[in-house]
Amino acid sequence: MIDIKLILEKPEYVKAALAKKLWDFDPKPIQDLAEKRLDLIKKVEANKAEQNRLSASVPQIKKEGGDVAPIFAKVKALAAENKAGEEELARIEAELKALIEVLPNLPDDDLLAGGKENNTPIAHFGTEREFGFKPRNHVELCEMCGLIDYKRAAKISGTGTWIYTNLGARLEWALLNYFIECHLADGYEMILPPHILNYESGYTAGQFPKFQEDVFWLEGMEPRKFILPTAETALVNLHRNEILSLDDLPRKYFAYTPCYRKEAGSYRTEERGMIRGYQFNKVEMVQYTTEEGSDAAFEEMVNKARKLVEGLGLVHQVDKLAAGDCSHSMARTYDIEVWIPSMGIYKEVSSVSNARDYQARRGMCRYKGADGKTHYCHTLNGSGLATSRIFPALVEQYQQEDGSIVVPEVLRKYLGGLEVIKPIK
RNA sequence: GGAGGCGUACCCAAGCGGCUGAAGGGGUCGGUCUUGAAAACCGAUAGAGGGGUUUCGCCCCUGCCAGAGUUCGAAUCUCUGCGCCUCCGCCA
Repeated sequence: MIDIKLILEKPEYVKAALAKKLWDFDPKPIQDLAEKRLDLIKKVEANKAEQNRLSASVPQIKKEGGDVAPIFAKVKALAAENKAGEEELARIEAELKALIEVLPNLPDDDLLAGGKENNTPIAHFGTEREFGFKPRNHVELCEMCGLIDYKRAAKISGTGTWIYTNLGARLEWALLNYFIECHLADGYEMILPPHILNYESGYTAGQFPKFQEDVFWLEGMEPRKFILPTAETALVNLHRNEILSLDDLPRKYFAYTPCYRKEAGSYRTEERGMIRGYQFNKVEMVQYTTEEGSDAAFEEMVNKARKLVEGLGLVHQVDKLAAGDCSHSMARTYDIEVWIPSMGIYKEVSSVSNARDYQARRGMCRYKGADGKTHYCHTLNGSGLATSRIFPALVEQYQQEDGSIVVPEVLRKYLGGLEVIKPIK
């Protein structure tokens, strides 16, 4: 949520910043409502003070044997007036909130305006391998080596799903263990959150009200619940409605969860396999920081995500997203993209973002600063990492001419020392 | 799933219609005493949100889980929701 004070004080700045996110913002309705709100508050509060005074005088008057009937009549009239005023105020505030809560986060000043086409690669790692033979795509490789069973997945579930089988399951689990071990080594606290969350959690994360249709809602639960689309949704709600102390910050968390997404629209043929499905595994990092600490935390998290990919020996790049390509709630996003040889492109395996105080404002997550005042926390999140892209990249980048796959060094200890996964057909 | 109970500050807890922004205890912080510490004693300790303010000191509104209601007046009475606890049923 954008600070309403900022909108009122610097409407032109907010308009320009949101324009970079390709969002056409008109501050006028908000300004008008805010003015109305203030006038009403002054009126209603003066009235209430009067009502309170009169009410409080009742015991004294009774004691003196005076007539309280006129006071009762007067206060009753005032109360009715105040109730109407408060209802009007509630209406205005709800309207105001509705206007503000749908606004995306302001992008950082240094971001380029516009969408995807203006993303800037800022770093590249590794050299794209010359295969010397015709490389296979990951679907073919996974089937050859018996890592993934798409057919039976369709039988027991439907399209957009897959089954990790045998060494595939173990490779997947090895990746997750490798990530977890690295995060623990970096002092992040491990969390296993519930996968079923309430509306407030989606609201705080910034997914609701705008993107309610993008998640899976559970039937038969009241109040309604949805299944998390990313562990971020759970993690950025851990300290909702809390006031943390300065020594609590920064807080560094990570969680492994499957992520459940509707991903509206049909799959392109190039995205067959496990590039995009209804469910994928991800380890997610989240940090809560002070206002001053969030830039450093962002750098740290980008680096961590990068290191994980580097540790696997995969060719990848870092992309600084243009304002319009950053997600709704984020002020800044860097993507780590890994090379997928069969597609000839780089695919996102991690998205590291700084929400600044956008989510904290929605969830009233604050801390007591050195100045003794309460400030909103900054929240940051980043995948560390999503396996559904890493897995294809890994099998494709490490494939041999005969269809076997070399296991990256760092994963071998989780696979009983296995060095090469051989085709079974 | 069924029955009952509870939700007051950092923690425990009193209050059950006006004198309660809220007793008491613990904790924490500061002080006295002490070579130092403990003990004892003294003092401080309701956060938060929203308004106002030529005196920046304060003042007003909201606020006892949340929301609605009854009342001139609600922590206190009523309803709804949420959460927690106990018992029964079911179950990994």
